[in-house]
Amino acid sequence: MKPTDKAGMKYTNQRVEILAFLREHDGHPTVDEVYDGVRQKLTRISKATVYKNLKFLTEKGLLEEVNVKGVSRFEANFIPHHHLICRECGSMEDFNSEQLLDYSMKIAEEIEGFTIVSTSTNFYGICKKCKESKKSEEPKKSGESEDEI
Amino acid sequence: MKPTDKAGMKYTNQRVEILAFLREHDGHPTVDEVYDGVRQKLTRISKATVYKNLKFLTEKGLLEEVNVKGVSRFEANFIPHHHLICRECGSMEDFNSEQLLDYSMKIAEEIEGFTIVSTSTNFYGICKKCKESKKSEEPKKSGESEDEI
DNA sequence: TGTTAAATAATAATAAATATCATTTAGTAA
DNA sequence: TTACTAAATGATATTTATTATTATTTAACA
Repeated sequence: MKPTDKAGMKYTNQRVEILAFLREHDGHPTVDEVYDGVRQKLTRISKATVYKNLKFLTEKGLLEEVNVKGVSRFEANFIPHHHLICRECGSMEDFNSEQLLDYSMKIAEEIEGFTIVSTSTNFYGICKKCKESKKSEEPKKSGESEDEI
Repeated sequence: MKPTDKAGMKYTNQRVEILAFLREHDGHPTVDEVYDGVRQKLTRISKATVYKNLKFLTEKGLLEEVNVKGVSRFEANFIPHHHLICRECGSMEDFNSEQLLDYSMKIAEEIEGFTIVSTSTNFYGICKKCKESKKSEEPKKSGESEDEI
């Protein structure tokens, strides 16, 4: 964080705890999860404070906001990485591939007009947990054909 | 769309127009933009209908919901592609790279547990428009150093 | 063309996020 | 240290976004 940005910015317990919580929990917590987590330490924290700080810290570039299936999630991991996103349950986990980052940035260099500073690839599919719980469900009938509107 | 899914599904004007609007507008419209757009043709359509159909069509797999800077946007483009996302204004445009898709899917094959069906890379940066409007603002002071919390 | 389940419009109800404001606090400088 | 001040907090009100309800309409199909 640059000193100029720091001017007029206070490091309150609330702010520090929220940031610490995010740095200790890389499971992309939602607002409520951050609220519940931080409340363990700061029992009297207001949810409005959590909202305001998540927004503030995101604007300051200390957090990243991601959204899966309509819910906002936050992360403090700024080491460029990718995401494995389950289409079924909406869970999301980090995935690293230096190769893919390099490859993407190489492609980014050729894009005109838009100045790219970072990239992230989302891998969509079905996670282990959902795959296993699907096995126990009724198997689909065969003989279905594709048919667009 | 599979015939089995089609059972008990009606092709109302509202639904058809919403889908048509999304297919004609690849700028990732928000709920309100879809509402305003469709209202040109169906002046009496209710916003609740727009909400319900966007949700319904997304669940049926005919639309994709994406979220930038906290706002939901929808697209009907199912040809795998990537996105250029402006950190400044939150705008988002499509970007195609067959190479990158191939490369990503090759990497996906090596991921254990998670079964990947598609990938999409987000390129974050600053768009042409924002870059130009920044020029007119005061330039930053020099001599800044990095300094973490 | 009659029947019926599904969808709609209008609106009420909920939930999510932001704004307000009196009070407290971190940062700074005397 | 102490005093000052802008920034942040907590509590709550307000706004905005989304979903639920329900009487009515409509698409699908026998």
